[in-house]
Amino acid sequence: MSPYDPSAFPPFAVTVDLVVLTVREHALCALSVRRGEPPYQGRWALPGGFVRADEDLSQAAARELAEETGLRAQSGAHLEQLATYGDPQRDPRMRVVSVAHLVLAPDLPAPRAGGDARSARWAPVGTLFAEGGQEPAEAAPLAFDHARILADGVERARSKIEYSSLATAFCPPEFTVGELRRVYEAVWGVALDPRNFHRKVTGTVGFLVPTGGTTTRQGGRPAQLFRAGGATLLNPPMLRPEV
Amino acid sequence: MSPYDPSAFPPFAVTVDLVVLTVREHALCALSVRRGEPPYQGRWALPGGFVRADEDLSQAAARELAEETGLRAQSGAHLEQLATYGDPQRDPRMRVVSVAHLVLAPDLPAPRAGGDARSARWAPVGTLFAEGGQEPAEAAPLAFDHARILADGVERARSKIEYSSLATAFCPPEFTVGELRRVYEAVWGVALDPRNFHRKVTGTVGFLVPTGGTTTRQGGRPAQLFRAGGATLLNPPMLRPEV
DNA sequence: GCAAAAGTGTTGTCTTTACACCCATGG
DNA sequence: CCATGGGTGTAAAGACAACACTTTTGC
Repeated sequence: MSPYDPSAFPPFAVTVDLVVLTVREHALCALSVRRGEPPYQGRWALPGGFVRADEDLSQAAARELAEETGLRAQSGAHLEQLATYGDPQRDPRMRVVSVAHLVLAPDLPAPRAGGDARSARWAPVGTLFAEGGQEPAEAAPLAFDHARILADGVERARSKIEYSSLATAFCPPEFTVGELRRVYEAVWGVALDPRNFHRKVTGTVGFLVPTGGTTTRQGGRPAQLFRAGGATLLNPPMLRPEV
Repeated sequence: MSPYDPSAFPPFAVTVDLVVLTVREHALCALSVRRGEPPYQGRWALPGGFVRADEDLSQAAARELAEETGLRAQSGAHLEQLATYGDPQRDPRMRVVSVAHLVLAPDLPAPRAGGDARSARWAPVGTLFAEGGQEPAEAAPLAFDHARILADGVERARSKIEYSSLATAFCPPEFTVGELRRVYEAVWGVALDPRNFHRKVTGTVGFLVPTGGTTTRQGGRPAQLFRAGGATLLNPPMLRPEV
């Protein structure tokens, strides 16, 4: 490391940005907030904010998550660091390095941003990547480099549910095998065989723990309820069908 | 995002740290440099340095890599972002956020640090985690939180060679199947069956391309030479034996 | 010839897939 | 009764592990 000479190195602002994903109505959705001030005023962006002087990065991410959604890292949601973005031109105001975090959460009541529900929404990830749109700013590209960050977060989620039990983070505390399967189908954008899926997830030790209860909230024959087991790594992994 | 108010947020120093891994003499080794000034003066640390005003993070990592080792990101080496470390107490001088990068490189001539070979060395990763040692500072823990960063980098390398073709980044431009197998054995710390390994890597399309040449540099029957193929993801993945 | 490393063949076992079939509920 | 989703059985195809065996070099 070079000698310490603060004057030789300009200060950076450090922020956290959040890719908050959930599954609603059989679609993978991301949380976006409307920007209230320039630059990119009125455009949609990922939630985020500055890291405070006494905070670790993960603390800052958890704080921003609570502020923007009311979601606590408890309640089954999963928070992990995603990647860091530091292009010198990524923010026109000054040099900002953003440490992006990924949150996987169960479907929530309507999000709020500072209490203002109109300035926060869940949007299917496909629409957030779409270029043009009817209403101005509704389908405009995300602010800053947030489309890239979102794409990286979605890709991380897609690959991580293959070999870890994180898909359960998208589910409520108790869920059925069918509900878990619909999570995989929404995140991967594929159809899975319900019979083989059932055998596989119930046969992987530590993935699912039966609670004893059943539900018919999906219709049809009553389904067993499960909660997430202790295992974090799936062996063998869930296999994403060929493209 | 909160309103822009620089005075409310203290400046951060942003650095890049490098986990540079290679395989030498059948062991996974990491590059470490001796610190010339406090804090942790005389202790071993990961190479790294401050990000400059006009640099992207990956540019800063490539520059530091070239300065510390003479290695260019060409020449088959692989560079990727690893993770970012921002504990408020990680550097006693000031608030430093470090964006760690992972480099996988073929075995090199002796590294240099500013031309001084005594202050840079390859060390088997096991010895860098060892707590005590004969010579003071030789086996002392790494400076700052670098032991943690190194552990994360090693774990990333171990898992990534399972499902990607990155193990070839540890090899010279032309290599034999046996040499590639010894990379896997060193990184994973296991013994692999040479017969099954050969069948598997040569049967995975896009992983290896025969160059037509052969070599006997490992002794025994001449072995075909290969170079890395275009595939980056291995399907099916290489399987790490059970522990 | 002998040691060493490269490479091929074979066999039993496990995993995955595709799909036939039955089960239990709501309406 | 029927539609809907839940769940089990089974057989063909494929992947993997273990290991016998042959090939081609250096010494």
